[in-house]
Amino acid sequence: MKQDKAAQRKKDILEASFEVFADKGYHATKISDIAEKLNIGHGTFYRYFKNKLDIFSEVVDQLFIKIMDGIADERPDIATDLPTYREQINRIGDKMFDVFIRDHRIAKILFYEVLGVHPEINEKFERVLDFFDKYTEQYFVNGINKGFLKQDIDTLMIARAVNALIFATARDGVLTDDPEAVIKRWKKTIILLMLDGMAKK
Amino acid sequence: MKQDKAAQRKKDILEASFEVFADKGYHATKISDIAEKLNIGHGTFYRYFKNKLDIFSEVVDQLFIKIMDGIADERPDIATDLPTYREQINRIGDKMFDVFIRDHRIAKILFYEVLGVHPEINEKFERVLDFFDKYTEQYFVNGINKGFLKQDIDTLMIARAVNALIFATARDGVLTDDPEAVIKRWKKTIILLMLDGMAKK
Amino acid sequence: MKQDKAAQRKKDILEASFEVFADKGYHATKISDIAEKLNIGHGTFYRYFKNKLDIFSEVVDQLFIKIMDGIADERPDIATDLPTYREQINRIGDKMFDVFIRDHRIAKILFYEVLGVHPEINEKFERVLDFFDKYTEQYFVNGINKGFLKQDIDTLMIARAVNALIFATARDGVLTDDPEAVIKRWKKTIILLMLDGMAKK
Amino acid sequence: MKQDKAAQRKKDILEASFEVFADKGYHATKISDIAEKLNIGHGTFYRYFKNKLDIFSEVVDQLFIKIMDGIADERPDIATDLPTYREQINRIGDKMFDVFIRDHRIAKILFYEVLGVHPEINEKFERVLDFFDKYTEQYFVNGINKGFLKQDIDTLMIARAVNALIFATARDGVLTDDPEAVIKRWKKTIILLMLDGMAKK
DNA sequence: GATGAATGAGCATTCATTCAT
DNA sequence: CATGAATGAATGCTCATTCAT
Repeated sequence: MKQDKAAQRKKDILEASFEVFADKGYHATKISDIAEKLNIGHGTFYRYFKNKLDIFSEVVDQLFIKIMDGIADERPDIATDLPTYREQINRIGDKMFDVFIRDHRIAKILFYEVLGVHPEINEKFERVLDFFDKYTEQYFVNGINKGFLKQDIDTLMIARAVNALIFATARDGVLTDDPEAVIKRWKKTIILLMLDGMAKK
Repeated sequence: MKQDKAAQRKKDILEASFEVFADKGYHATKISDIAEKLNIGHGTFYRYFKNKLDIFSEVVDQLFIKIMDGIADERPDIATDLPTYREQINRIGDKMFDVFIRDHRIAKILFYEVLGVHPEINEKFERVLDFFDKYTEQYFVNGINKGFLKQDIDTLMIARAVNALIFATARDGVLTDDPEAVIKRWKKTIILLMLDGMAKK
Repeated sequence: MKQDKAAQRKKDILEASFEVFADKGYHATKISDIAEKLNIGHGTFYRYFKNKLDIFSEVVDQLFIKIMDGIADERPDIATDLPTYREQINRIGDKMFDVFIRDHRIAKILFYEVLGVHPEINEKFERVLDFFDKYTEQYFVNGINKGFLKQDIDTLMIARAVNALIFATARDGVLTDDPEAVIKRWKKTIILLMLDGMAKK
Repeated sequence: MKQDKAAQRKKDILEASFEVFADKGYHATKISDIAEKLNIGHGTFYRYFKNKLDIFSEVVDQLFIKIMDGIADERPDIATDLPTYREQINRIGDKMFDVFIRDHRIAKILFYEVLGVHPEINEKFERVLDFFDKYTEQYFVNGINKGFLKQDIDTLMIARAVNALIFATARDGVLTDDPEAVIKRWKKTIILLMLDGMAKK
């Protein structure tokens, strides 16, 4: 019970911090801003987090978890031919972009605040990118195995490229007034590049 | 003459700031760090720049200029068929990545420091991206006009996508020990995606 | 019974505080350090002591009591001639230094922490010194009465001087690796000064 | 010129700190207290001293210098017989006690504040005591050489003992309303102990 | 123009103490 | 009685900016 309450409060602080960091950015955020948002003493903050960097680090962790949750139930190896593959790509796109569109704060922090705060956070960011790269790569490995993708492609690089495009999409979707439309164009473009290329046959 | 000297000093401060911002990041950079690097009084700084944000803004401007200079002599409309187009893409890639690789500070500031400092800088960043998008788009428009690219492609989106890939490449090239090799893989990947796609014919 | 338990807990807190104050000093000691040492809640502390200064004050009291206990069974008026007096001085020295050597924390607090914390504590320190002075004085009064010390000595000043030497000895004995040896030298020196002086006859 | 002014200001801050530390003690002294005393911004303080401990350390240095200055022109080897030796001891006593009596702050800091602030300061204190011990020892070495002190005395221990008595005197002189009288009694006592002892011949 | 001494707003963090449970 | 979560006063320190020289 006690523990639940403490866990809840930690969660609350995390959530409030998420909000404030997204709104003001790391450096402009004061611990007292976070405390005020919750109507708690700012000393209370320090019962749950070691310091400002500590909570930012946890906020970033949460952020990564939220993104991953968005694609968690998709398996890289289920597509068996090009048409089902196309569908799966579409589906993943929808899920992922949904995460960013539904909560703009995620993209705000991810693209505008995470880098440059502290080397440790930068490293964490790189590690997550690596993880994404490897995850995405599985889809291409599967495509090769199933025989509907070219045999000689550089799967890791392709994965990185595709992830770069996905993040660019998310970034863009957040900035616009009509994210649905923007994302639709991006998805079409990404799939075009991935599967067919622009060259006239 | 007098004016030249003042202009030179402003340039010196700009260059030193570029160095320090790349090294320490915006928030960790002190005006006195910049002044010390030049062996001038830090009060002098304020005779040439309004404040810290002002100079960072100018540093970012310089940074964009340097990048654009790297591709300045390439014209979007000279390729006449797919083979010369391929060559041109390769050439642009070499030039641009060369900018980032030769001066790591550019990528350091661009990818790690620019965003999150101030809304005004963020906007500037967006504007430059837009400019790049439009510039890159010309190559695809040309490809369509010359008939070696598909007619119905969304040129602006493709441009954005390709730029996203270029920046990802630059980012990656800066982090690695063997940028040449990394860039080679990226270039191959980008061209594969752009022209041919991964789908087996 | 209940009362015994409470008294015991108070004693425990006192003992733990003694330990921590000696180890870290007054200002560096946190109430929570003391509580942790006893595995009790730090709120509990306040059921037994008014505040931090209060317990330090009591610790200092304990400290004085411990010192006095060390010499408690020695009576100032038993020596009847110079040889037995010499023996008594030796005995007192042994007893007192034993207190400091056996428990370094006593000297640590007494010489390094007591002064400068609070005027009230300083005063207490002075009062105890006064008490010691008067106690020591009795030995000289006795020596005069018994006729083996000079008649015209300033007994109180001599007492203060001797106490100063005793404390210097204790201080020194705690800092050294071989307290036995150090104390032996001090004792010889003190007795030389007290009884014979350095002047060649 | 510039340098003189800066040196002067540093001196001023040092002097003001000396005052405040003596008055309030180390922990109760705020940097802003010092700054206010001089009507300067508290940021200015940090142009001249690294931090609070830094200035306290320098204050303590000054304090030691002041004490040593008080006895600087006395040479340990000039006494040639017991009467001139007696005179010299008297003279040194007068000089040293004068230092403490004229400026109570010296004794206040030395006896009430120096210890327990920081291990580094404690060590400095010990080093100075050692220096004093060795200095004082020279007087006894001289006395032996000249033949008016006993040959077999433990000069270092005697020196320590005498210094302990000197400090006790200083301590006492500061606390009293009539320091002249107190010091007179102490001096008489110290000389009695040093030269003749209390034992009736 | 150049300088750098002076300034003080601004903020993270600590910890003794309280009090609801 | 015991607890420990909550509190916020209190303070050291930094650094962008100003301005007298």
